[in-house]
Amino acid sequence: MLPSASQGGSATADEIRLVALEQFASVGYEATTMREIAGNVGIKAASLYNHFGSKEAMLWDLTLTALNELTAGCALAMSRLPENASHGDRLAAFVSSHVDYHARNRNQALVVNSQLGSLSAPHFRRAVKLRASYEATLRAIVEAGVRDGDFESPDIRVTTYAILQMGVAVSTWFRPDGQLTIEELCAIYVQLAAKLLAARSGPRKRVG
Amino acid sequence: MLPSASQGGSATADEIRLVALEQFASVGYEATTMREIAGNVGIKAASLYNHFGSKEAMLWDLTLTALNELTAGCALAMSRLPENASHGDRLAAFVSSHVDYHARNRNQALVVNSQLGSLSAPHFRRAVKLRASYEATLRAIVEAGVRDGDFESPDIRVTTYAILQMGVAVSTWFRPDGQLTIEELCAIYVQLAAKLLAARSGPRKRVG
DNA sequence: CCGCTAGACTAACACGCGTTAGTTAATCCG
DNA sequence: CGGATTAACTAACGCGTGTTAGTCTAGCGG
Repeated sequence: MLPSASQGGSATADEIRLVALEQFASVGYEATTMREIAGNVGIKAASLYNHFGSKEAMLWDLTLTALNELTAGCALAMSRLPENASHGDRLAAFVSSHVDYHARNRNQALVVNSQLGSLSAPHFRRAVKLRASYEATLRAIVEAGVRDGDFESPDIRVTTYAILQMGVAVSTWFRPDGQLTIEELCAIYVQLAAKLLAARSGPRKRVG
Repeated sequence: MLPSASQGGSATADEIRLVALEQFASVGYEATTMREIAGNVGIKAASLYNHFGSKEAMLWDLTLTALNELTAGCALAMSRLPENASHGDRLAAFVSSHVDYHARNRNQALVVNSQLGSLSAPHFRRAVKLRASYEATLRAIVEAGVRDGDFESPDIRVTTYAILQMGVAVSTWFRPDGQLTIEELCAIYVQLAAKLLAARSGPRKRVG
């Protein structure tokens, strides 16, 4: 066995993950101390090293989990679409899963969106790659829709960023005990994305 | 004279501001050290205290400047509108100034949007208030447009956040040597915002 | 029932942090 | 030209950081 593996599956390890995620999301990775995390878990700082090799290993563990869950949710939503789904259907499925994730996993999302810079260089690169491939999924949907005339956009790349980013922002202001349910929220963003990409003539019917 | 005032107007102070802004924006406030800032300016860490009372005072100086410039740009754009400007015109003016600012002042924008939490509690509150009043400007425009039927939106608050946030994101990816000029960028976002708020029937003509 | 392991603990290390004190050289004003 | 001010410097302080070493104890498998 190596002197200190990177992660553990125990209940304590999960508790550490939970606490660390909360701290990293609320005050940032650099401003969080190992002693703080340990204190909120109910153990001493040195004991954290029974579960994670280093502070950075915690961040990497959380980051990877978050990105995996985000992309898995997206993949699931896409896989549920029928074969003959329209471009609008695909867009709606993506946006809905995107917003749903950012409303349900606010801390995860906040960490992925503003703490990546504290990762080691190799981990940072891997994280950026994962996020880029997720973003490419949406871009492909937008491109296909524009190509077929169902969507219209002044600039595909910018519009893709806009849709992604307005969903990401949900993690900064949404509160589960607020006025909107997650379902309502998703529906709103689906409408907004559809309007953003609306073609003057409305979506065509399928030709095939 | 008090032992150490909060800020200075010398050329060195401006150089410090420039360097600190760059560091805070790229690696974050907590991850930036006084010795790093001083090194990039070409002086020693202790000399920074001839110009700023503390590290936090630097962040506050930068934050206040950024928020003031943002709101000033917005106010200028609104003041240039003719008396009888339409809701669409007002929206376009706001969005254009918003995007213009976030493209031209990327580092300022990044600091305001992710380093506020490192301010002292009173400074944090003031910053949040300033940002909220800026955001209220857009919300008022959207509300008025919806009330008069020029705009349509599934949720005014959410749509306001969406427009703000897609502009804010410009500061994270825009590069001045990229494919788009700032003018093109503003035009794109004006179109996107207009589509987001488009009413089914198109904007009414003024009644008065 | 015994030995091994997992996981907690205490103690401490080396280092880097923001900041202060005191000094010195240049520059500005009367 | 001289006194005062500005702004740089060196040196250092106290503290908190991530991390390691070594120890102890509870619980589980053979």
